[in-house]
Amino acid sequence: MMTPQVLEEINKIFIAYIEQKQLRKTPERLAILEEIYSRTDHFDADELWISMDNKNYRVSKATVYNTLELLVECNLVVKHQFGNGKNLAQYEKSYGYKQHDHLICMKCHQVIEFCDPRLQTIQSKIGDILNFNILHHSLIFYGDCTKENCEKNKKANV
Amino acid sequence: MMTPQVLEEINKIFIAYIEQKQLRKTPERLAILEEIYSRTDHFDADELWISMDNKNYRVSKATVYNTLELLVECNLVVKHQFGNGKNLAQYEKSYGYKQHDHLICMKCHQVIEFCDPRLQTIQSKIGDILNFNILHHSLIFYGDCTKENCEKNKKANV
DNA sequence: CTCGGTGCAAAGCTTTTGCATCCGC
DNA sequence: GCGGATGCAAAAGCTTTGCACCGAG
Repeated sequence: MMTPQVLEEINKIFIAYIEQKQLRKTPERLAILEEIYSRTDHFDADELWISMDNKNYRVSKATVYNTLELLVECNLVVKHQFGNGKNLAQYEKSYGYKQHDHLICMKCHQVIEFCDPRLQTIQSKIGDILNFNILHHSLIFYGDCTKENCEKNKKANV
Repeated sequence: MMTPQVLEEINKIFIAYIEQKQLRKTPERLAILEEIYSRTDHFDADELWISMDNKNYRVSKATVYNTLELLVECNLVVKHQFGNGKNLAQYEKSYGYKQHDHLICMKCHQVIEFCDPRLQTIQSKIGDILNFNILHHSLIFYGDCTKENCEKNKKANV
């Protein structure tokens, strides 16, 4: 997934966005983008900050939040509000992924992705009926995964 | 909606839940439930607390949060994490309502409810395929309402 | 009478803000 | 060099927690 080509692509997109809004192309912003795309799965602002810190790349949390917001604006990152107990915003890289939604195990907090094209049908139908210009959506299914290691994961994750 | 019959019904459900869990039937808990069901639409913990305070019914916020959690557990209230800017938990009474989802205007923060039965199909299909016991879901469409008074609402709500 | 619940205020946690400094342009 | 961006720490805002007191069972 994280091929050099992808890195080049997302950098191009981000830089184009930065230039369009007449912002500055700072090393911190690019480093945060790269770090995000080197990760897999979901993360929160603090986890991202810690993993950069672990690599001895010091950025302030304010900059992390600031950059995440920019990346959400230009659709390179998606922000989620999973109701995982805490009110913690989770993020996810989005370039190159096909649109997908999430299924969350309420016991072990595992997050699984899925995609059902019929959701698009619902989305456009509802938009038409209610006269809304729907730009994006969030669909989350909550339940119990029936995996035997579910409780084990719980200890590791929470 | 808030007929005496409904009030009696929800009280019965809540009390049954309280007894089943061997908790105490305090006046605060019942008052909070009644206040919630006298409201329409969505609210957050603070708004609920303020409206009770305005009626000179003093409850501590800790009790409000505690009771909301109980009510969510026994399905009399649903908790939402709309990404309305802030990470603020919103609540909604749920007894007697048919299941519905939400459409949020990103400009004026208006919340509209809708229902599409096809979502149930998707839900059970995904549950089967991924071997999850799906208990509930959250679907939110984000967009722009095309209402002329949209910006006006924005000023009033934010 | 017992012990769970309440109230109050303080603490916790995520996110935002203010301000001096820094550096992209 | 100018003005936006960063870093740091303090502040803000929602939610949880600790503890003394109260009251439901």
